[in-house]
Amino acid sequence: MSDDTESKLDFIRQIVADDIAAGTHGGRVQTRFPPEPNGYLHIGHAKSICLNFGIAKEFGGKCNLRFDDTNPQKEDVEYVESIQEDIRWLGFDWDELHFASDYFPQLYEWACDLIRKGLAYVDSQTTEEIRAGRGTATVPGTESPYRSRTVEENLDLFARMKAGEFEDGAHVLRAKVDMASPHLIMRDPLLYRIRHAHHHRTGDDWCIYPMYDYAHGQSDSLEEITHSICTLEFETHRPLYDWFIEQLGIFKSRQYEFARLNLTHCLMSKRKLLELVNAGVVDGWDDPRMPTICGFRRRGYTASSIRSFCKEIGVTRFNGLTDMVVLENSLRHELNQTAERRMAVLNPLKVVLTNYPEGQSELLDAVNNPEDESKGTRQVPFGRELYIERDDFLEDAPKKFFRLAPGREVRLRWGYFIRCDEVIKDADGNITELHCSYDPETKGGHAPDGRKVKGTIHWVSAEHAINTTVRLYDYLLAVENPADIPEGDNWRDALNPESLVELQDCKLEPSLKDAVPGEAIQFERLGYFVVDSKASSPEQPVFNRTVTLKDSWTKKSSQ
RNA sequence: UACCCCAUAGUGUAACGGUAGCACACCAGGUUUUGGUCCUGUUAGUCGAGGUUCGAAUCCUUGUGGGGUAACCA
Repeated sequence: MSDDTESKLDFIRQIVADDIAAGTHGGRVQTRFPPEPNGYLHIGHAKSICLNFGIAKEFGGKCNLRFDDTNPQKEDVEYVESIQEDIRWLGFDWDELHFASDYFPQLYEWACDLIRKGLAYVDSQTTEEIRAGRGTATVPGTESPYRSRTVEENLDLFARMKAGEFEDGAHVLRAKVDMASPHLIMRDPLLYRIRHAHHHRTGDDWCIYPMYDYAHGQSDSLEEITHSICTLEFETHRPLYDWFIEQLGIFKSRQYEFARLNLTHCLMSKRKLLELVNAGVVDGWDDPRMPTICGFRRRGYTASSIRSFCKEIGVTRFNGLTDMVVLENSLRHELNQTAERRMAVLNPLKVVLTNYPEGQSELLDAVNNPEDESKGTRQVPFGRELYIERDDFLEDAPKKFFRLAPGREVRLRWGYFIRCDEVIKDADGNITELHCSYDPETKGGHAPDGRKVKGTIHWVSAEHAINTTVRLYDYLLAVENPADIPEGDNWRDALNPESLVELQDCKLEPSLKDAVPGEAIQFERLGYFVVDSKASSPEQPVFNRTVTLKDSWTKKSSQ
């Protein structure tokens, strides 16, 4: 984050910089992050958060958190709380905390002003009639028969809407703009609807609730937001955003739009994510496969890797698709420097060192992080019986296979060279264990005679191993581009059936008993793992695989 | 077939009328007690057609392609 000033300004930061240079708003910069509390924040929101809070930080401005809570039927305090937690976890804090619902009285007054100016009216058509009257993209709308009600009548009706005299849907308040406008949004947009619903903050104070378009811009204006940054789908709302500000004669906030984040293999619709949660397809909003902030957190992602990812992808108006590997790489890049190394065998194959004394064991020194000498070393127990990865042995190995095979020698990481002498099988021909011999002269992994081995494999002492569960996560979505999923009820067919593979009886080196949730650990040669915050107990940690290490061998061998 | 927006290597992004760069991916080497990391190198791009200009990725026109907008959601 220290090289912010060196990087090129994206188009929004350029606008901010230009405004400061021109003295607009006296050089003041005020942004806001405006989530609706109807779901958990996801990685797409992280992009917006980094943008809004980042701009405030970089330009000496301020950024508010404002909940756009104008739809009581979908919103909940659970979301209000999780959103705040996630923003803080990402490393940001707001200057002021607001709720659009705090502005309901002011918004109501302004609506009355619009009525008095002849710019708003109560429409008593049904939903269907209103929709039909809006026309289509190519056909102009038709004016509502209620459009010419008098100011007095409108004022009276609107007051009675507020007073609760009418059923849901009986009336709405609409702006009087232009039913023939080529901008659909300007064809007398709705300002208020009647909803006899309990609001998570205002309780039963209101039974009329403002629509997004009417609430959002005015909330910006009330907070004197200088740069109101939102995603591209609100672009067509900008004429209306400006219209309200103009007609009301209030502080002129300006709206700027950028392209939302699309990630390969990631569902980014709150509605669909909610469906996954409700259907029990995933283990809650924080399931490690979810693209939510809390999901990534539980998965083992760091806040700083998400921040650097957001910086790397930039901010434009181009609607693209970012490859998930960019996010993965930003995490690998960080964790390579910071994560301590440990050894863990996920698919164990027993190895007996026939020439190692029975009942004996010893401690071997292992480097904690080759990228960071200050992390020091630890001691790993070694004995006659070990586990190695099944993938690290091949009975009929090709020449370029550097690992263990009959008659071949391999290095045990931080240990000895071993040679495979005998393959033991059960009645069905399955390999049950290997009998190997170790070379006592090669302790630590060096041969005094200078002979080389190409391969180094990880291992865990059978006697000392932690026996536990490890969860391997993969993309939740089998298809690469979420936009390719057809709309409809069958979209869940696009899910990856192997997004979670749970392995039992994994063998971990004993020092791993001290691992705590949130601490990233590299299992050597396998990937980065983290203790699951929910499934673990002090006696038995359960690990989540955050991301694999890059692997050029499986790629090469599968060709 | 209305209105608005967008188009630069495979992907994402720079170049503000003056040498088309960067990152990731890919491919090929090197180092290596992680087939990781790191280092070196290679491949690869301005959507098409006109116009303005000494000079266009950049400005204009137009075509093509992609996206958004027609919820009493945000």
